[in-house]
Amino acid sequence: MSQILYLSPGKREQTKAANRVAILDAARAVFGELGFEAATVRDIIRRTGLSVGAFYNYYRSKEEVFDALADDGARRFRPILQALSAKASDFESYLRAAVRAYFDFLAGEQDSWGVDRAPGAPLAHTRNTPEILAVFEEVRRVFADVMDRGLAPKVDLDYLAASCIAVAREIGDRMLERRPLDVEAASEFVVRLILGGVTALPRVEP
Amino acid sequence: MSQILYLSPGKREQTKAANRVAILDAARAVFGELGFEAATVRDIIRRTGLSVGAFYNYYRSKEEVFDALADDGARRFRPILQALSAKASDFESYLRAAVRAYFDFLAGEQDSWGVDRAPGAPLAHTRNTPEILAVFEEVRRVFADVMDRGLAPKVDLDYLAASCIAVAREIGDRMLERRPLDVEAASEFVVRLILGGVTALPRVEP
Amino acid sequence: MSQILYLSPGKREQTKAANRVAILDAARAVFGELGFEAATVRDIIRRTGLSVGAFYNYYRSKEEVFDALADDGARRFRPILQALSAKASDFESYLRAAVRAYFDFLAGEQDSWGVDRAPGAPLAHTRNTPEILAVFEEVRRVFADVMDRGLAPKVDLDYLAASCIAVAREIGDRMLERRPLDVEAASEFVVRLILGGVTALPRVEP
Amino acid sequence: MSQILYLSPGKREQTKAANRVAILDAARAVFGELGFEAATVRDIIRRTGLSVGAFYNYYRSKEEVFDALADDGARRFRPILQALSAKASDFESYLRAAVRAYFDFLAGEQDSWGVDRAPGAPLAHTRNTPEILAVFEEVRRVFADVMDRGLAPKVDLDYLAASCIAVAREIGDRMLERRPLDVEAASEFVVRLILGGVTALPRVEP
DNA sequence: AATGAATGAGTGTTCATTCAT
DNA sequence: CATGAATGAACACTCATTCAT
Repeated sequence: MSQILYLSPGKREQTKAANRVAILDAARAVFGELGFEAATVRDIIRRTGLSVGAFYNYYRSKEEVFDALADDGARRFRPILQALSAKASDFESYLRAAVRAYFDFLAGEQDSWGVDRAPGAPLAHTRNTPEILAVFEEVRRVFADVMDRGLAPKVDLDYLAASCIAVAREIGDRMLERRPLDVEAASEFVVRLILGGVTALPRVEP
Repeated sequence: MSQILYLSPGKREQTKAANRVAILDAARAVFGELGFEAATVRDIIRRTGLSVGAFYNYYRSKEEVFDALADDGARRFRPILQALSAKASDFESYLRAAVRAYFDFLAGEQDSWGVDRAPGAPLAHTRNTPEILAVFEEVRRVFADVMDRGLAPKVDLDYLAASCIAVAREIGDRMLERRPLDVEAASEFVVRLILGGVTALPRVEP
Repeated sequence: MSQILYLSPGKREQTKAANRVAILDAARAVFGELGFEAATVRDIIRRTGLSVGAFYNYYRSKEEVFDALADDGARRFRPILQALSAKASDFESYLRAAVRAYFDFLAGEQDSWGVDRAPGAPLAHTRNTPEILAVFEEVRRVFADVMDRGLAPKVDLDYLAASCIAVAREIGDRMLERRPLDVEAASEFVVRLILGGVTALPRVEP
Repeated sequence: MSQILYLSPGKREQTKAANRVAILDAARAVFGELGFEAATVRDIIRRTGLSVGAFYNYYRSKEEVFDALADDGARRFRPILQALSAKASDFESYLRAAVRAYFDFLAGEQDSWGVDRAPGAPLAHTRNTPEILAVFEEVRRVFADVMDRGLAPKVDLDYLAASCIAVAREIGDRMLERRPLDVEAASEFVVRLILGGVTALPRVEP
């Protein structure tokens, strides 16, 4: 006489969650390959086997998935970075840990969604998955904090942070394209480049 | 009743060439502001005073102007870079000259077409002018050549080239956003960072 | 864990009837504010707290509720009108009673569901509640009957009925927009206009 | 050497004008049959043989054709009405002339675009072509003016104007549906009804 | 019965490209 | 060659309706 509502932990909730993730994954791939403008909602849902309508059951617009992607990335990477920042005693160890964490994150991502961006694609009129953007934002923040705490020489903070991020991003991308995948070598490269560079940089007023 | 478009038989060729250039300039500006996808052919021709039809007399498609832009950029920058490469006796002087040339190029471009890309644009759905892409391609090539000629230590060439380009690109962008524009400071930053970094990099087998 | 929706076996039928009415009431409001096309099934059920699915348990389509609304209106108004018609001894008294009844009905409806149709709506894309339409149909029928029974001069019956209905409808609408609401004045206006007009109308062969 | 522009009075301009009108006519018919909401841009262009794109070459939106229709109607009817109003010496002659003009206008319109609204159509969820609305607006204005000049008794102006318009509209519609078309009879009916009615109406303070 | 996610045809609108003039 | 109207595939998004739970 009760329980006519099928509110049970049920398959319903499960498929809902699964679909949400499926759309997010598909969007990640499509935005990564095509960029925001060129990607179409149909491109995204085609990969999920769902219908156009279903897309709009989960996200209110193309823009919203894009943003959700950024949130997702930030949410997953932020804790890792913050833990690192908390226990860092000097610049080198922080940098090494952070780069390593980022590259591991990247390698992990790659496994979870097959990057099949056609190699000869028209020069990727964009890169910058929102997810990656969010991660960078996070890195920049923590990085600024480390400098503030005096764990690194006083150089042009903005330029340095931007450079680190640019290098990590670029080398990260290339690392993913090399076989076998060598996270260790890639992060060592980045860390040494930055560390060596920082010592040579012009100092600025504190 | 007269409607003289072609002032004299001789001017005909001139007009043609001028239109080609006009379209290219307009396209540069529009792609820069809006990105490839969001830019429309009408946006481009509106700035030239020509008609849609005329556009297709000069270029077969929107994609073709985009590519032409890349070619144009490369064509203009390549000689400069090659001259540099030819007279470079060591890595440092080459790097300094190249970075400086690139930054000057950037500063020059900025003047020639008003950068009014809305600063708070929704997460850079734009980016990557074909011209800039071409310049990078060029830098990479010359850079590899310099390494080949033994003017720089044997490190991971690909990673290093990619890193230099990434840093130059990133710092270049930020340089353009700072007031006053300080090309000297920006290039000094990049050069020292790279140079210092290179000495710290792990050597590899030739 | 209990989730009691049907408090007792007996209430079941009551709930069903109540839902039917709830949907009808919501539909009346929504169609009134938005018009048939612009109104969505979701707009309707949102006001009832029911689910989309429930809607289709009670009515087979959006169109069906619309029609049901008309039936409902007619069903409620018909007895009133017929009683009037039965005891009418002359045209004037019938007309006065009918108009008055209609305006009272209108005034009553207005109270029962808040008329918040935006006053400056873009040229009344709305209009014609099915209910009102049905009422008119009813009036026309009785009206023809009255004429048949010789209680009014032989004029162009169709034109006259149509005119009366048009005037009543129009003045009824305007009456509702005036403050204070003056049902008496409005019906007096209509009755006198029609009565005065009828005497001046050209007679036709029976 | 000149005149390469094909600017001649040319077929170009002609077809453009013709298309504009064709779209307007099609829109008139479609909006009349379906109402604004239910009518689709595709319904409209289907009747013209043009393409969807062409529609948007002539009007910026569905809403814009709708408005254009109103403008068109007003533009054509206003002069007629104003001339009438200028030479009217008393209420009766003005009313007769105006009603007659409106009915003639209606009859003329009917010829120019075949009214094939399916007889059993779902109760025309709207009526009110924008064109008709505009004409009414005009009538109302002139009407108020006539009253102001003391050519008619001081009765409830708003109610009276609204009633006249409602009757004219309703009888106009029905007139169009009768065979043979009898404009004379229809306008006589309206004029006498109103005139007779006015004398019976309650007077108001001036 | 009740629920609400899934479906997909359909909507208004844009835009690269073609083509008659 | 220039012109700009015509074309129609495509897009983001909506919504009536169905159906598994």
